[in-house]
Amino acid sequence: MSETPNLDRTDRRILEALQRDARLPMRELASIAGAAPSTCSERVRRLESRGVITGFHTAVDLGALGRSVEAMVFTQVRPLSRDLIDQFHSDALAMPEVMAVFVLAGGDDFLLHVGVRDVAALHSFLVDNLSSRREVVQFRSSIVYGHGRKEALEDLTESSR
Amino acid sequence: MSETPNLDRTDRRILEALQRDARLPMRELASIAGAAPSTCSERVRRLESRGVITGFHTAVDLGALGRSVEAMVFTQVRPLSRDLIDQFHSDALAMPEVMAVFVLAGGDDFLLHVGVRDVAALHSFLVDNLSSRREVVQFRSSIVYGHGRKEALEDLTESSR
DNA sequence: GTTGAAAGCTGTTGAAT
DNA sequence: ATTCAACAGCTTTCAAC
Repeated sequence: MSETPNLDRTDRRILEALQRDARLPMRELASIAGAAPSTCSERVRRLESRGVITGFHTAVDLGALGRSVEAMVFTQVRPLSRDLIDQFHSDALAMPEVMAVFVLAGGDDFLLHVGVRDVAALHSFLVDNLSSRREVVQFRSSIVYGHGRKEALEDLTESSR
Repeated sequence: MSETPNLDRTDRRILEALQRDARLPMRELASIAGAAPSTCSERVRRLESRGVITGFHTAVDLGALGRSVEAMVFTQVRPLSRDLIDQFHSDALAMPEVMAVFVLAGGDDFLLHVGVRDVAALHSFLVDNLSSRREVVQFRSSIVYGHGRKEALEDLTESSR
């Protein structure tokens, strides 16, 4: 969204802290960022309006949501037109089992991150929702045994070093 | 974490709303969930202590963090021992470019979700951080052209239907 | 752009149901 | 376990630098 965000040290500290805890009180955030609470409040609001901060989300345990089995489904669709890609993208994301969709270049066309109740539900999903679609030429699924997500992404911009 | 979370309608409404906006005021959350603000407050706290809510996070635009290029890197490591898997998992997650790590079954062993400045940086990462490692037998990378994440994951438990 | 103090609002606490 | 009302604490506003 933003081309030259030009984040300064304060912004980067705010973003790092807020990625770890979106509900961090302004007072604490201020002491971490090294600024006054009112300044932080203003900074956060500007980061939102600039499109740097895109949202505040709550992470939920997948097991608690009846999604103990996770899998990555690599999918090829044909013909590879813009319309078909967009259509499949939104269709896939609308499926209850699909948690995220990635459009890839080379090899497979899509990567679907799915979360389901058990292996039987995964099989049902593959057979009923993917095999049945005419545009789906091929797919292959891998069970996810574990995953790790970085708590806070650092700014890799040169100027920030 | 929790085996029988047994989420009721109120819990599910709270989780859905909070996944979309972790900073939703208790008053609004209460009206959405159909309960008193104090009840919501208690519910949220219990969901946290039960391990259903695992965190509150802020989403940041990848371009703003100097990560305009995203890629999925499928990696095979050998020998496939528990120790080596755990080691590579934590090593990979410690790399600045790596945003998430998935341990897969079948085909490839790992899937690395990376975010870098440009294609040159991706190449550097592959050559310097992966090729150079002795345990890495093979890898293949796909540029991510786009992605979509579900705003709120619904509960797929039978009893919740 | 930043700060400090006042104002307004929000979240939580406790007694009662 | 939930609710209402009062409190305490916070965030935000605004004038000043």
